Amino acid sequence: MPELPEVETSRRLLDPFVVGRTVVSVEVNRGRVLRRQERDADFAGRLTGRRVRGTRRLGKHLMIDLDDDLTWVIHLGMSGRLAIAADGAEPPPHTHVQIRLDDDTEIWFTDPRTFGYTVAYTPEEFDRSPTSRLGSDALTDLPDATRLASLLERRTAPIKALLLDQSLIAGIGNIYADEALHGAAIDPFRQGGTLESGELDRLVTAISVTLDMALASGGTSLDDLAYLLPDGRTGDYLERLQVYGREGEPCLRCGAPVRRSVIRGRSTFWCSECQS
DNA sequence: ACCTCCCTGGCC
DNA sequence: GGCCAGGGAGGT
Repeated sequence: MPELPEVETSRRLLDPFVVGRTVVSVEVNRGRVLRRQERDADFAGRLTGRRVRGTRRLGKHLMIDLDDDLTWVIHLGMSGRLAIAADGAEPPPHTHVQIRLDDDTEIWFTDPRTFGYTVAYTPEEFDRSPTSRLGSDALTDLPDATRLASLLERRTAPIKALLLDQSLIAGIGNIYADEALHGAAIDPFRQGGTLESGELDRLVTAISVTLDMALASGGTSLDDLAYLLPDGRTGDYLERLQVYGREGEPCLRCGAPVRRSVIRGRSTFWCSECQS
């Protein structure tokens, strides 16, 4: 599932293909992916003829800045993928949007489970969009231990659930939340507001190290290969995962079997021996 | 601050 | 043939 490292990897690969280029055509095969678009706003019309000024990312939201202060946002959801079309190739199943640029590059947005979406915002629309309500970016603006302490103050929810709250810190998803908590040796069920300063230090460091390493690996392509880089390569962080998806296997730090629990409806993999 | 729901491929 | 995963918006 595309989390921050996967979205950032996709952004970096796409950036040189799109910056400075002008959109010449937009084909939408499935309207559901435009459900965030306000009524009467013409997604294809807003993109067509507009030049790409640059790309940005906040949390898991990819933002493409267009002429006339329009912001084209792409969220990959659970199973979304961006791809640069190879010459003459047919798009894979569930390709919902096809964008052609003025040098004939074609970008595909593919998403079997359709939790992802794309939308073109005016500045006013952007200001009331979900993208504008995100917390600080986990990669480029990760809170230090002091700031994290104030974010978690008096919070009674499990720390795992709070790490997934995109309005606190943006970009951490289910895989990297588990990996960071394991790296910091913190029990995922601990109430957020009870973390002590040494634990907060370890957590901030673990989030940072986990995301940096995942990014350096090009993200995590799970066995289902739902996530691939835009050029078709796999992200290789799977082989470095410490706990995610390893229920019953030995903890790589202490040897105890990795456990699976459910927190807020999400699978949580952790070691009850060394995360306590 | 919590629960429900959206959607589909893959697995039992 | 039925169930499950899972990000996050929206409702209560």
